[in-house]
Amino acid sequence: MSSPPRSSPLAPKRQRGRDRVEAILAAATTVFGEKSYEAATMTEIAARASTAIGSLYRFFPTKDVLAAAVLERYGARLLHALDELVDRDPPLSPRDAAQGLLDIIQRLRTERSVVLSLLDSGVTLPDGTGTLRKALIGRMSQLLARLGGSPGLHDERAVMLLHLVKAIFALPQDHSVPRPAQDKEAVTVLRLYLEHAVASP
Amino acid sequence: MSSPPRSSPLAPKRQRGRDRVEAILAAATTVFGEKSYEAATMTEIAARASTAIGSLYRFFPTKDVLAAAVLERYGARLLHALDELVDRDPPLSPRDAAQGLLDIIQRLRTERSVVLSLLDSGVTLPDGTGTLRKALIGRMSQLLARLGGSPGLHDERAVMLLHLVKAIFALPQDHSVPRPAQDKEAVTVLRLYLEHAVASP
DNA sequence: CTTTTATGCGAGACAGTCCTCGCATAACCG
DNA sequence: CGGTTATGCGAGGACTGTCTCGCATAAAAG
Repeated sequence: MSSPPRSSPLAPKRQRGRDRVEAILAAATTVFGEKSYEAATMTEIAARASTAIGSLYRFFPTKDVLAAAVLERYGARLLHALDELVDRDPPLSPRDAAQGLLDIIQRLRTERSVVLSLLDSGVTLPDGTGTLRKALIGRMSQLLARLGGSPGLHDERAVMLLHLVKAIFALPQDHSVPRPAQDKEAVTVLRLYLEHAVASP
Repeated sequence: MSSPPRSSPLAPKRQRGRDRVEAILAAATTVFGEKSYEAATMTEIAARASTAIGSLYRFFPTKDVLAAAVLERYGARLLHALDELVDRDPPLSPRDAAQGLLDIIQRLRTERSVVLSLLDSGVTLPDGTGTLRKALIGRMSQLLARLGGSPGLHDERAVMLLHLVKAIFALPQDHSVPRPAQDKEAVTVLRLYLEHAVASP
C-alpha cells in the first residue's frame, strides 16, 4: 500500500498558519504577476510576505507547488465566472457573450497578470483536472456550443477564442492607449468572431 | 569626447570569426525560441553552436547583447516583409491584407518563436529605432491607413491588431488542432477586424 | 506546570549562471 | 621565416537562487 494517511506536514493546522499562508499567497500573486515564473524568486516572495524563507518552505515545499497553488486559486475563480456565463438562463447572443467575456476579464483585473504569467509556464494544477489551458479551452467550446454554429469546428474555434481572450487579458499592458477605446475594440473583436462562428457553416 | 574610434574587439575581422558568429546566432535563435529569455542559458547556446563559452563571450559580451542581435536580425526581416505588404501597388483590400499578414507569419515560421519570445522580454534593439514593439505598432498603423477608416482610431486599432498578430504567431503551439483549420480561422479573425476597421466610423 | 505539537527563523549547503582571464592556437603580414 | 593580430578555449570567480536543517518560540493539550 502507499503511504499511511498521516496528516500532511504542509497544511497549516492553526489560525496563525492559515494567515501566514494567506499572506504568502498574496505576495506570490503579486510577484508572479510582475515577473515571469522563472524571474520570480522565492526570496522576494518571502520578503513581500514579511516572512522568513524557512517559513515559506514550511508550507510550500517547492516553487512549483507555490505557483500551482496560486494558479489553482485564481484559475478556479476564472473558470467559475466562465461557467456562470455559459449557463446564463436566457440563451446568449454573440453580442452578450462578447460583453460577458470582457466583463469577466475586467472583473479579474487584480489576478489578470498572474493567470497570464502562469498559464503558459508549464505549471500544472494540483487537482487532477489537467492544465488550466485545457480547462479554458473546454469552457470556450461550451460557449460556442451554447451559441450554435457548426459543432465540427468548435474545437478549432475554441483554441482561437482562447487566444483572443488571452490577447485581451494582455491588452492593459499598453499604457499608451486609453482604456475605454481599448475596451471598445476588444469587445468588437470578440463579437465579430462569435458572430462569424454562429453564422458560418 | 567619448571613447576613441578604436576598432571594436567584438566584431569579427576574419571569415572564421564571421562563420562562428553565424553559428552562434543560429544556436541562440533556437534556444531563445524554445525557452524564455531568462530560462535560456549561455552555456547551452555555446554547446549547440559547438563552441566554447569563452568564444561566445568574445563576440557577444553579455546575454543582453546576444539577444538583441538575434532580435534585430529577425525583427528586421519581419519589418521588411510588413513594409512590402503595406506598399503593395494595387491598394489592398481588407481581405488581401489579412491573407498577406498570415502569409508573412507563415513564411517566418522558423524565427516565429524567437521573435515571440523576445518581443515582450525587455530586450531592446541595438540601433536607435526604439523597441521592436513600437516599430510593429507603427507598421500596423500604416496598414490601417492604407486600408482607410477613421484615422482617429488608428493608434488604438494598431495595438489591437498587433495583439491579434501575436496571437496568431503563437497559435502553432497548439499541436492539438490541425493546421489548415487553424489557418482558416486565423485569416478570418484578421479579415473580420480589418473590414470592421474600414467600415466603422 | 509539563508535554507535545505547530510555527518561525535564518545560516548555509548545494547547484546553476553569467562572465573573466590568461594562455594556446591559427591566420595573416612583412 | 618571425611577428602581430584574431580567434579558440575552459577552469574558475563572483554571484544568485532553491531548498535544508536544527533550534527557538508560541500555542494547545493534558
